[in-house]
Amino acid sequence: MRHKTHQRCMRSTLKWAEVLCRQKGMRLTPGRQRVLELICAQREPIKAYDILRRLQQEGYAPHPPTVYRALEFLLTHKLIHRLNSCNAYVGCTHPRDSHGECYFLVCSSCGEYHECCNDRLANAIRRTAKDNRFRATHTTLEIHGLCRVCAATAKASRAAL
Amino acid sequence: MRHKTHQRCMRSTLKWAEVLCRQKGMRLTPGRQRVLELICAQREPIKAYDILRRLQQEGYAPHPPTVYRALEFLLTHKLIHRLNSCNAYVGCTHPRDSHGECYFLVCSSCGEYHECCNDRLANAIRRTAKDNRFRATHTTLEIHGLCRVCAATAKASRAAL
DNA sequence: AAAGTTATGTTATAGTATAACACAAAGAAA
DNA sequence: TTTCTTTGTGTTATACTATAACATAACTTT
Repeated sequence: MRHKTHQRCMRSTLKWAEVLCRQKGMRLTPGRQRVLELICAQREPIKAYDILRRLQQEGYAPHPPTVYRALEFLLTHKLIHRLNSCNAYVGCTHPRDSHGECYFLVCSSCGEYHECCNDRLANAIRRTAKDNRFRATHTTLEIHGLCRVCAATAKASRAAL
Repeated sequence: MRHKTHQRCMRSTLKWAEVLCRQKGMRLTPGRQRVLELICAQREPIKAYDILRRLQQEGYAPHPPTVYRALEFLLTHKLIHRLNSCNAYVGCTHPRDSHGECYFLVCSSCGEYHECCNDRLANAIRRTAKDNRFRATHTTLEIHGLCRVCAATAKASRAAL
């Protein structure tokens, strides 16, 4: 996917976390902040126990509940999202938005994710719910496949045969 | 959700499993068939270890790998689906179909699921992928909320206050 | 400072899934 | 039929994911 704005988005998420917490009187403790940083430093979804291991390498050696609590906090405030199809966590790339649902593209080759929230998807989901008289509260939508870079690479290497 | 056809759908899935396996020269062994039956007997997604426990109650006492192998077999042949947001498995309600993707509604109150594969969703996903030059291979789409029955109940009990 | 609230530390355990190797059964080939 | 091969199952062990429960610490409010 290689979108160059990733670093910038993610720095911005970290800033936003501070602002948001100050606004709402919540505490962005060092632990929570560090977990958010680790998640935001990656273009790929990161797993809870990988976060744990990294923190241990840094000398800060929390137990699983500590990490899961930080994750829960960050999820609650929509600073991160959980990818159910990966058992992994990603930084939100637009945490300031009023936050309807977030949808994701995940590359099976390079592992990068990309948010793809859009009205067409939101509408299709809303109408599907309506057609079934279903009152939707939360949707998991994760599209797996090859990102544009990996798809191009795959195509090129097939052509070379 | 209470759609009365569930029993019928599911008996039909069991029949189809036999036909399909005969056609393709695969073996619907007693273990696989029993797992499929257990899954199809429920309107709710069922978890792997619940299947395990039921089989143990029946005297047939497999270990986890046996159950997971059966699940894998059934998934491969699209006789069942896995709901990633629930870590649970459901019988496919239209296993004969040529099988694009399957999408689901899951009621957080009564637990019932309902397949909601439709063109609007499929198109929205396809176009989203296209817009991102993403080559989609598989999509997880699971809509959580209240089914029509539970939503009506909730509404009625609010009105009663 | 005392009391109340929120966050973290710690231990233990629940829940989900698979690797690896041995054995058995079914189907194909000799 | 016997042998060979493939496919499926049994078994042990273990990896991975997540949370309950209770103790302690830190921050807030009074």
